Amino acid sequence: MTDDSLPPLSKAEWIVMKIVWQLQKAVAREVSAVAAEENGWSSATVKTLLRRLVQKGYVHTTPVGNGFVYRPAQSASKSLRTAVEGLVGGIVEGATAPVIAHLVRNTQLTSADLDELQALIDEKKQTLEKPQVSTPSKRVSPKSNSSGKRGFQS
Amino acid sequence: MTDDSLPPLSKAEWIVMKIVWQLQKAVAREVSAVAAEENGWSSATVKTLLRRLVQKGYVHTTPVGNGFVYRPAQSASKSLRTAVEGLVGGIVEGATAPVIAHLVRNTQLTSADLDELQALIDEKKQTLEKPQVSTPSKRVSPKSNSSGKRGFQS
DNA sequence: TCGAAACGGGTACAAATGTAGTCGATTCCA
DNA sequence: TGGAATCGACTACATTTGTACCCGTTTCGA
Repeated sequence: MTDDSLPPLSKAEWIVMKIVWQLQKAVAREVSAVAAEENGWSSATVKTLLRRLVQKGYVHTTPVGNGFVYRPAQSASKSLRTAVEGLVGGIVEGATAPVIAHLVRNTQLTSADLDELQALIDEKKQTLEKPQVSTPSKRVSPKSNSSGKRGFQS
Repeated sequence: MTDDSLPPLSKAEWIVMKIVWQLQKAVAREVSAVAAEENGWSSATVKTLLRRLVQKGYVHTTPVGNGFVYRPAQSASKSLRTAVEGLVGGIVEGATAPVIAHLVRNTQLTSADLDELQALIDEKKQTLEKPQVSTPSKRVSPKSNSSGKRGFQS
């Protein structure tokens, strides 16, 4: 848990991180090349970002030759999770499900991934079955509810 | 496509939006109260954010009495989806699955949601069993990747 | 009816972020 | 071995974001 509460990534930093995660291990020029191609950034820009990333603890360097080899110091999925959590956190209930669906639909998943998801869903379903069951449970329409955790609204 | 490509939300704006989504409909003072409680923001700050949100098209106002009633002009899930997509897009494969799992685990889902997810997963599994022939799906190479997120489904 | 309180809008300004030039040191190739 | 190419650090500056004051207007209590 050392590398857990890293400072948040800015947008540009996130983009560079994606490249680093992609390459897993690269010298500045390589990262630069990708960034230049995809974003039209000058190598100076990328180097600044890379430096900030190192400062923030997202990227680890190993000296080699004149410069460094850069590699991610935190996994993509962990960072992604944190970032997504930040977005989702405290959001109105019901908004997250469609996003999950969207992600499932548009992500390339292995069958192992799918199996795990399935297991998770089964688990969830069982949890759902025991709470109060009396209501006809018409699916709520997107707007009708708004009580949430914050009740004060007339 | 009217309300689709709205400019991205900054962090503070996102926080205020969450409140607006939560309340669904509120005057400035109400939003302010929540924001003050949760973030310690002055009402002036919230008002600025609210105004920028209106400008960006995320919030719709209706004049009432001295001021306005604010309400979301775009759904939480749509905005969320866009935001999450921005994060995930182009990220190294394999990083998204754990995030999806995490979301499923930590989100309150209705059984309808779970059913839908299940269906999606089944569908996916079938797709996996008969891969389409035209896409060699080379291992990611640093550059030249840009096929995009358009994961086509049947 | 008058003035205090509240409201929203404009304005202001500091901090963070995005973007990049420059420079001395190092490395590599001819 | 000398010079071109790189490298990372430092610096610079425009833009965006975060944060809030002030002010004219509306509302409401006395």
